[in-house]
Amino acid sequence: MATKLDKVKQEIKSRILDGTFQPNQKISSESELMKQFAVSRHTVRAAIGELVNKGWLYREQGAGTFCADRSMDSRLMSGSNQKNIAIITTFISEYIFPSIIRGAESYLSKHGYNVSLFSTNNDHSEEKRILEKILTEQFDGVIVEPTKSALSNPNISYYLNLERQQIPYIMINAYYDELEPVSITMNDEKGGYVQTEHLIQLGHTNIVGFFKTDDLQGVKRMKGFIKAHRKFGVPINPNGIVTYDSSGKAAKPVEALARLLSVEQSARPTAIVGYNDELAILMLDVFREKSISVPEDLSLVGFDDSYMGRLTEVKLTTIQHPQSKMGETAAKMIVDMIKEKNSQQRKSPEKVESVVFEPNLILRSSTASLQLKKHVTL
Amino acid sequence: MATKLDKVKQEIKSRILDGTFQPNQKISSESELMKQFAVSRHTVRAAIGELVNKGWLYREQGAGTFCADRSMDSRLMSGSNQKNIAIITTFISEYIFPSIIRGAESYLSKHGYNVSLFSTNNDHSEEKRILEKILTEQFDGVIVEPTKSALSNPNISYYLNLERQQIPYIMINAYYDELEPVSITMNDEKGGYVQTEHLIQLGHTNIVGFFKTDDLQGVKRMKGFIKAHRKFGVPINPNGIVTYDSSGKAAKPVEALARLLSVEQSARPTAIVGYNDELAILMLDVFREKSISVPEDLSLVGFDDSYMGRLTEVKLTTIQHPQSKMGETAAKMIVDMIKEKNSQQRKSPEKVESVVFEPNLILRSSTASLQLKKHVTL
DNA sequence: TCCGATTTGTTCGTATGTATG
DNA sequence: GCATACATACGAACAAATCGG
Repeated sequence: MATKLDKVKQEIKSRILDGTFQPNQKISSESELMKQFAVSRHTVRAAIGELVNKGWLYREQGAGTFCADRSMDSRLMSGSNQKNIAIITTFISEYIFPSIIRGAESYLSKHGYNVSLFSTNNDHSEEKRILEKILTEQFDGVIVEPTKSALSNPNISYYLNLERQQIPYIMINAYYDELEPVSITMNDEKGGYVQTEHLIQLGHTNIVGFFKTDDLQGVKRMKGFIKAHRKFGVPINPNGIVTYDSSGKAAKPVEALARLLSVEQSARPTAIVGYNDELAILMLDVFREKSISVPEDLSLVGFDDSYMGRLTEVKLTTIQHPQSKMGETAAKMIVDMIKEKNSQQRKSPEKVESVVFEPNLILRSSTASLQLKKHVTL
Repeated sequence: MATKLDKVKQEIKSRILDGTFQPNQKISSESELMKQFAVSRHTVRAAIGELVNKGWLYREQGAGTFCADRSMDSRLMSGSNQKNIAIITTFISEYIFPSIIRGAESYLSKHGYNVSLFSTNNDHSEEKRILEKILTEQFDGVIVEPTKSALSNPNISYYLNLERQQIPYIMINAYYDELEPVSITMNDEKGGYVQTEHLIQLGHTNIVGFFKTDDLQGVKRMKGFIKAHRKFGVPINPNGIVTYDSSGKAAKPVEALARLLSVEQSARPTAIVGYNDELAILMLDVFREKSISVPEDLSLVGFDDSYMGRLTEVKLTTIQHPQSKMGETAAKMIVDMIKEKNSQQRKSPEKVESVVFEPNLILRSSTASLQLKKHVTL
């Protein structure tokens, strides 16, 4: 015999199927259904509960019970309820990446997601391999740090395919300009500006900037470097900007630096803007070799506030990078985007929007005013 | 907030996952569960109901509620040719862990595996949560660094359940002794011996060892510390061994050190064996504050060869840790174990066996002979 | 085969908390 | 602030199936 519960369930389902309850429309309240079917609230709730579980209805406390829109989510349902997020970064175990990843991992695992890690080693073909893998398997969202973001990217079509398959993704640190994706970045131009401004305000006029220009960060920081010079009316040296890319990461800037330092004392730069702390530390090694004191002989500003810059003998003045905060923000946003996608138009109050972190200068001991410097060397 | 219903549900699920409720075995009756959890029958029934819906249990009227056998269906139905490996470590973004993880990630992704990361933050309840997740979802293998490996572990049953479900796992850095698992470790006892031997050979006799004793590494390194003293006939100071655990990681050893240094010059230790580089660096800070020079006034040996010990002003003498090599080895082994399982008896030529890395002393500038010390202070 | 204890199945009632409009 | 609606939880009663004796 059919139980009351079954009857109530069946009847509600009928009303959904025959259109009495339209998608996203509020259905009768529990107390009304109690009257209509002459059953207890418990029975009504149990019936509704099962239909909610099966995806026919959804409830909102204080508002009511609503008919779900089952028009398209059938394929979404069919898949496993495993929640997987992929994180793609250029590197995973170096520099500031562990912190970024930790921030994301911590938030995601707290919210029931699995985190899968991939690193491109800053190589487009690796990026391609990983994107293919992600498209093949089932991921609910992707957090990606673009590989060589300043260069034209051969894998754009894979990202477009993510969109086509309705897999949300967000980019961190930089983004591929063509895609205009949701992103979480530093204000790198401002950062480069702040680095340079700090040195100019300390009296430096012969400043050399080193920038890695195969990613967007470097290009933007360079732009800020130039802007600060313009703003303060300080002319930029010929040879005042050194650019390099990932392949020449170690060698080229060091060589360029050696060249710059080999000229007569008066023509030497008195300050250096580094693309990031990693580069700045590389330079500290060169200075140590050449017995150049920082900051007495030369000021140096890094970028990213890496732990590395705090452990060296000369603590680096640098620009703060949110690191784990960035990871956490990215995690929060991708979860929001997944939720939003799954609730689809039911109510989409706030669209997830890109976040830009503003740079803060962290003053440590690698910079000093030019006056002080002259004082010391007298 | 966790509702009672959630708690009951979670606990029943735990009992399934840790093997308390075996497949097709009758679980406790509703009335029993009511007593155990001190909740109403309603709540128990609701909890069981949901687990039935999700396929964890099935009910038979008059007979009881039974644990479902999920061994076959989930794996076969989705056909998943996805290859997933879980890596569980205490931390993921700190110290030597990024390097270990990179080694594993690099190998696994090259061999077509997805890598999911989990960190326990050295907390048993987190470890439990993660193991339940891994048992619930489909992983082909697990690389795990045990949490508080020297303490009796409340989650042993989950590891046994991994074995029951034929999911290979290996332990790195340490292992739970009861399980006798395949593991990849340092020879920590030897390591502690080598640390101490080095100092004794430099002429030190008043050596203090600091060891974190809630994990196996610490206990074994301490054993090596003692053994070296015996071997060379050097008596161990009273107060010559300081133990601490993760909760008192920052405070306790620093306080103990301060006490040790507050006595008269002649009674002070001349050398310190540190549990790891992290601790050693903490101590360097103390020495800096107290204007104690390393190694002139005091020698210090670390362990693990962390990058941190290379960036400080005094480069640490330390014991090499394979780091990324360990990760790679772990990855290789788990892949082998999965292959072996899948080929099952077809030919099982070599069983995968535990690996122990032998310690090497890395000589840097934080240790010096006692003679030299006297020389300098004269 | 029947009995009685046990166990799950169905249903109703009630109370209190919390979110919404 | 108030009514409405859903969320959580406890208690009670009776029905139906199972199982050992």
